[in-house]
Amino acid sequence: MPVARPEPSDARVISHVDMDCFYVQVEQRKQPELRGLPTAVVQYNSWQGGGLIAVSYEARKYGVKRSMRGDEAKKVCPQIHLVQVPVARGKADLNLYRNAGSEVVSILSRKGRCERASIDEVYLDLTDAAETMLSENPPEMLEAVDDEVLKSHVLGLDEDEGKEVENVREWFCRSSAEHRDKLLACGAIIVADLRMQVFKETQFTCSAGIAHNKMLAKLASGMNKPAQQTVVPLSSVEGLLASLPIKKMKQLGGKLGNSLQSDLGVNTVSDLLQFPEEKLQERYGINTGTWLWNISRGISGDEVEGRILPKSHGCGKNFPGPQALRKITSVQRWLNDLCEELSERLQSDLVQNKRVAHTLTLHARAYKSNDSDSQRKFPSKSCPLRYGTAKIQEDALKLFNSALRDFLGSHRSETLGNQNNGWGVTALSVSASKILAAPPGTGSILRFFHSCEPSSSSSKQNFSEIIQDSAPLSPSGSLSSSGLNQAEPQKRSTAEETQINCGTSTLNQDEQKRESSNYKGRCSILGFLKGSKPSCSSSKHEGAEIAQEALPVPPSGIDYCTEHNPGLPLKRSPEEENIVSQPSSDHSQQRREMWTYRVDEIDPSVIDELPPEIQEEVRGWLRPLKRANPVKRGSSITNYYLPSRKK
DNA sequence: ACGGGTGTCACG
DNA sequence: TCGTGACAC
Repeated sequence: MPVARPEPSDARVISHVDMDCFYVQVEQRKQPELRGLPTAVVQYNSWQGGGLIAVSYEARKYGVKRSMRGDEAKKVCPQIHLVQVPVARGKADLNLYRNAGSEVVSILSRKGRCERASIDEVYLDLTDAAETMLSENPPEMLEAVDDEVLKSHVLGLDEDEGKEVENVREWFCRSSAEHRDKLLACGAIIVADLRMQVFKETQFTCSAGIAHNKMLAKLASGMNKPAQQTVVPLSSVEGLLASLPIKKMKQLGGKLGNSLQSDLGVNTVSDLLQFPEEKLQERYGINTGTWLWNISRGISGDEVEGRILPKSHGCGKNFPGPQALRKITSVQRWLNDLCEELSERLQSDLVQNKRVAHTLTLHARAYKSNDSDSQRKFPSKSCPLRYGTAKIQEDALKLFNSALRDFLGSHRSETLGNQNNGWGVTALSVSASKILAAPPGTGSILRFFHSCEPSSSSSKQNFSEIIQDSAPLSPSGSLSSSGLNQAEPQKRSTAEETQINCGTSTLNQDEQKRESSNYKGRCSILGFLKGSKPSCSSSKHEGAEIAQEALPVPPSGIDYCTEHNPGLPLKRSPEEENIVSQPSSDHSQQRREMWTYRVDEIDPSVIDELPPEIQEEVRGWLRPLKRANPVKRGSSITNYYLPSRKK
């Protein structure tokens, strides 16, 4: 549910930038022959031509709509070019578009705080840049304002035919304007420039809204597409909202909007305006009620979060109808593919952004054909995330099995494992969340691990299989994952890239909590690495685990992993593992704690045994941590916009 | 038992 | 905390 946030008293300049039919543009850049032609991007074209996920403006003229099937689109527009989303491991692979989105963000984030709202949308807080421009180089002093600026739409201006550009020019330059309007004018100049930079550097066009808050900016960005921008002066807000159907507003496109319509008879924002705040609160709760009351007045205090990297990564696939997965082995195969993709994405996040994810979650949809209760939701499950493809696969499968038991109930437990018992999985997904900045040194430590990890499976096999992969039986006793799909963890070396990219990422301007600032003197890197690297993990199946827990921890708290990494010390502790089969959440809570390590428990004497370049970094952890990661919030604008000389 | 795959947020 | 539901593109 939406929540009301107080609106800052000083006027802000907020922009929402929205790429025009983004996936299509990405494909057209790759295949320039398609430029200007009716084009759509489809995924999976075997069933009814696939589903459209983006439609070019040329194709829209023919009535082609998103969420048509490819076949339907061909019917209304026979010349349409349908481009397929790349497929990898049997599923749609969106990396091409994600990366293109990153290109755009790296440009748009140059002038102020930037929030990546989706793969193709960002919010910008340009308040500081606009204030600076206004004080140092106000538009009224500009002899020439760029064309792109003059093409702006300014809501509330008399849209007199022919005189529009002159009106806009006057609006931008008039010195009698209120401060708020001048700020918006500066914002619009900055945004026009950013959009031109995006076009020059990526060949992508976008549309934008410029207003005093996110809600209005978002509303405006969609008003004149493609490749145009719209400004919302305060004086136009009332008129803009008055006739607006509530379902057009963000957050009101779904059930809440429906309820407003059918329960309160509210169809436009002005209808909503009639309701006293208390009435709205009575019906929708205090938060949502106030939020509704506010947005009907154009009030929205949401801040632009300085975040250009995603908070989570997920991979999923649907298995509709007849494709439903009915055997645990096919679930496992798909899970392995999904986890492999997820692992790759985590690996690049680590390399490019130096971030680590801490939670793995499995979601699925399933039906039970026999049962009366066949509607029951398939529960999500999560556990600590251990790096390495094989680990993720193994954990995901355990999560799935655990969830499947819950889903099916405790009856008939001995048959649940293998063959179809009347259940079918219609969707599977794995995701990684709780992503934090990696502790310093992760890069070179990982490189060290890579350098001593055998690339051939032979030596690793005997080690990891014997030591760690005698899998526990699930409580039902029917499934063992041991020996199945033991893929090579860490297929590629990331060492060099890690080193090269450290600190150089252009996308790394996020406010990122560094772990050490959260964990305060704790260090989870050892746990992180231990979980990641089979060759250095201690035994973790339940039998051995119990045995190990009974062992006293060596005084130094350090264990040596001599097999492949002579001299590398790792602290041993009861292994975090199998929390999915832990009956009590208290128990898993305790175990989670085991995953982090107190820095002061590291025996300083072992540092000498580390490789030299790592020694230094580990010593760094042991020093009293001062402010580990000064948070940079809202970059200071050093270069405000200078209009390109153009007449 | 489908627009599909991803992502964010608020709630209990 | 985790798991769910809603919403959006």
